[in-house]
Amino acid sequence: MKYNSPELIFLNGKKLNQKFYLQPTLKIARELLGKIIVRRLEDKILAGKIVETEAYIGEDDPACHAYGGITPRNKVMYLSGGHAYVYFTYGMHYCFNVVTEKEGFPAAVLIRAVEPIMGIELMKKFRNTNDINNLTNGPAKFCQAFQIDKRLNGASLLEDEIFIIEPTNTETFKIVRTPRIGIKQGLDKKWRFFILGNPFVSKTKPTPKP
DNA sequence: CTCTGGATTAGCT
DNA sequence: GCTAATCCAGAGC
Repeated sequence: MKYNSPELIFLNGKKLNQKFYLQPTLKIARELLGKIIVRRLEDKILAGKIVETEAYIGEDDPACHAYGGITPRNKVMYLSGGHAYVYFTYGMHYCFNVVTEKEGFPAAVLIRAVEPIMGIELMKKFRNTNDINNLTNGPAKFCQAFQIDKRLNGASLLEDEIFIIEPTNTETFKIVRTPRIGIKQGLDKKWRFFILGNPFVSKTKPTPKP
């Protein structure tokens, strides 16, 4: 797809604005479900519907990277809502977050899974698989499929490299709320949201009981 | 400076 | 169920 293709102009016109990203983080985590995240590459467009998110809120949230205060790594979380926070973990994976709330308050929404919509063949190439059900059903898989790495850390979602748009058709779905995945602290907070029944939600083991 | 372990995944048992 | 893969932030010295 070319930069000025009708599809891209259409997509850009529906971009979420900063007002959306300045709302309370839990509201954004819930409302991002069903929205379309768009990644612009050299001459291609990748797009997917967000189906699973998690909220990480403030210096008092023990699972949040900003727990205990600002550092070189987490400083992007302190920017105003509408930036991208991308971090590297486990020696081989990236995870993508949407920074939320006003400048100075560290909070973000982790995109845990999306449903592929556009550029699926390219995603298969980046993920080195032909299994559509295994392309973007996890935070690091999504980053690999969408060519997201630390170069996008701090990028503005109001610009064109990566951004989120309103879906064209309004579908209804049921939202489920559970504790977050893969953390050892903060399990008391039910800050993970996903679309019930969507096949692209990440596969997770049952939540262990305390 | 060194050391530890993580908002994960794939592949094997 | 288990663990290797493998980078870097953060903590401790």
